[in-house]
Parts: sequence; structure tokens; C-alpha cells
Amino acid sequence: MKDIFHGLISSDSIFKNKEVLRPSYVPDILPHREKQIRELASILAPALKGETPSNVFIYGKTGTGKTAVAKFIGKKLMEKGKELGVNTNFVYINCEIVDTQYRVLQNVANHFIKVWEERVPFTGWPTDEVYSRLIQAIDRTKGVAVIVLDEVDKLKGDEVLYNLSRLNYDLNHARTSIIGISNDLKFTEFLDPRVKSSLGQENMVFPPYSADELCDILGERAKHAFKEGVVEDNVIPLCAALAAQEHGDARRALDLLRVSAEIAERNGEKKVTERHVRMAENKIELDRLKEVVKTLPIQSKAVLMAVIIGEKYYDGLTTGEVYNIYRDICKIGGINILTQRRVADLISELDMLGIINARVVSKGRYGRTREIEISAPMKIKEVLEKDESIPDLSNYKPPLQSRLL
DNA sequence: CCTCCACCGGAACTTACGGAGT
DNA sequence: ACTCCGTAAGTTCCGGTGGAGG
Repeated sequence: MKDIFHGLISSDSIFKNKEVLRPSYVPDILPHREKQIRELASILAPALKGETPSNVFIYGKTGTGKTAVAKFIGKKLMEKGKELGVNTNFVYINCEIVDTQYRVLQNVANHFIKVWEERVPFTGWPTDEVYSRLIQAIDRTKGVAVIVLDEVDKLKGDEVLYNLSRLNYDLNHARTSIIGISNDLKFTEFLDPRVKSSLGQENMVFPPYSADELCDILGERAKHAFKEGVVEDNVIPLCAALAAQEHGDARRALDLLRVSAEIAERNGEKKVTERHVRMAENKIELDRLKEVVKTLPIQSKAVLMAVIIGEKYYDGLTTGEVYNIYRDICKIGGINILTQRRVADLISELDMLGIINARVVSKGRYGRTREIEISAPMKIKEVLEKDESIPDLSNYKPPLQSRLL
């Protein structure tokens, strides 16, 4: 027992630097994004000459390098600014985490206010007070500020955008540029026209990566992440091909590669092979499933549990049968009972999430209903049984029906 | 060909709740 | 502290329907 960690730590790892494979890592080289980098740079360049740069909107699906390019540019801009003696600031905000008007303004403002000065508190100030502090703070820099709003569609209300977009009108000595990043192409359609025109001065679309491009990206990262010769030749093309099937998501490709290598390492193997990639594919899918199930609302969990139980007792499980079992589960667990109409919707939602398969079939005289199937019932059952909101059902038997098996 | 089951699925309505304004 | 929206979740009501069995 003394050495339980031996072989887990000291085993000569196949990784050189695993961090490189994490999605948050910003590499020095971004293959196949040279065009976008140049374009964004040319939009922001006037800033270094003391002119006002345009605001930019960046679209693109997940894992197309939007965030990486934005952060990369930010880094380069800071470097160039220092070189030219221009005061440049780069603020990155993820609107999925910082999602209200007040907190965005607070975050941006505090970026410009030194730690020892009076910072904007988490709560308490009127919003316009925060705004005027922000103006003061930015103006004082007499330089250029680039503010990146990642996942900007997650923002609650478009007033922040309006306020930020008119920053330049209120500034006397400094200049700002807002970069909005979104994976929803239709996002601006629902925006206030004033915001739309001032923020959408420039638009950029990041296309998905092709399999070949993903190969280059993975290859580039693998050079830094792994030791020499531990990854077999066909591994990277396979990861790239699998990710390209989805929608050219680089994040997914990197995850595949990383998880494959982790599996190989844990098995104490010296090389990452195609087999590990297949295992990784399964593991990622299963992890996703487990995560989705875990974060489901209680009602959906109860419905899902009913499906798992019903699937064992009935052949061609129908909505009505699921509903009966669901009602019993709710009674046992003291959960609110919803109407069948609502439960039918929950079943559709579970179907959308890919946890179950529900298709409408007609059984003639015996009505028209959904036939419900479930993938990986045992794994999902495991997750649900650990859930304290779902009661213990080990002694439960579904109601007897004529077509009970 | 007609009937009629057991649901589907649209629509309008009711709570419930959180943020914004005052 | 209070009111006033906007949104999400859920309910009520109901017309619609594919096809086995008569």
C-alpha cells in the first residue's frame, strides 16, 4: 500500500505537456486561421495609430477557433502596443458566466481600476454610476481598449450592448472597440437596430474546419503535447475525421485525442493507437450522456426512470404505460404529478437530447402512440439511482396490464 | 369502407419567478 | 419596498389521425 501512486506518477508518461490539448489553451500557431487573423488585425490596426477601430461581430460554430483567434489577437495587440508606446488594453469577458448588464460593466470597469483604488463592488451601485466610473477609468488610460464579449448571445437583455456601443461618444481621450462573439448566426436579427448598426460595423464568419485542416491543427498541438513517436500515424487522421463528421469542431477533435492518450496511459501502454481512439469515442459519448442525465430537472428524471423500468416489463413501451409508472414513482417519492400532456412533451425533450428514442406509431384499433426505446439503460439507471431526488424503486412493480410480458 | 382507440400536438391560459425600474 | 414586465413551466381544452378490426 505504500506505493499506490507508484506507476501512476513515475511511469514515464507519454505526455510531454498535456495542457496543450486543453480547449482553453491558446497556441502560438493557429493553422488555417491566418486569413481571419489578418482580417481582424487590419480592423483593429487603426487603434495603434490613435484612430477609432470598428466594432466587430464574429460568428462561427463551436470549436471553429473564434475564442482562440480573439485571444491571440489580444496578445499580439498588447505586445505591439508596448513596442509603439501606445497604451493598449484587452478585456475578455465570457458572457455565459458574466451574464447581466451590471456584472459586465463591473467587470470591464474593474479591469481599468487599479487594485488599490476604489473598485466597483459586486452589488449596490446604480448601473449608471458604474457606467460613468467606467468612462472615467478608460478615458484616463488615454489609449485603446478592446473589449471581447464571448458567447454574447447568452447575455440577458441588449442594453449592455447599447451602452457599450456608445462608449466612444462619451470618451474624450481614449478609444474602444467591441468584439462580439456568437455561435448563433441569427443572433443580430433580434437585436435593437441601433445596437445592430453600431456593433455590426464589421462581420466575420468562421467556417468549420475540414478533416484535413483538423489534421494540421492536431498535428501542431501533438508536437508539443506528446513525446516523440508515441502517437501512431493513423490516430490523428482518425480523430480529425470523426470530429469533421460532426461539424468540424476542433474542440471535439482535441478532446478525442487527449482522452485517447489518457486511456492509453492509464492502461500502461507506450503508444496511442486507433483502438484507443475508438474507446475514447465511446467514453466521451457516455460521459456526455451521464452529464446530461445528471443535470436533468427532477420531472424529466422521474420520466426517464419510468422509461427504464417500463422498458424491462413491456414490449414496445407506450406513452400511456410510461405515464402510469411515472405516476407511481411520483407518489412513492413525493414528487408533483404532472399531466400526461406535459409528460408527453418531456418524452419528446428526452428524445431530442438523444437519451431515448420515441417514434409515433399507430396500433390501429389500439390507438396511436409513441413507442419508446432507450439506449444504454443500465448506465443511465446507475446515475439515477445515485440521485437522491429519485426514490428507491427496487421493490416496485409496474401495474399489471393485459399485454404484460 | 367505416369505426374508433389512445394517444398526438396546437393554442390559449395560468402560475411562478427573477430582473429592472421607481 | 413595491410594482411591472418578460420568460419558463405547466395546465386545460380540444381537434386530429393511422390503421387493425369489424
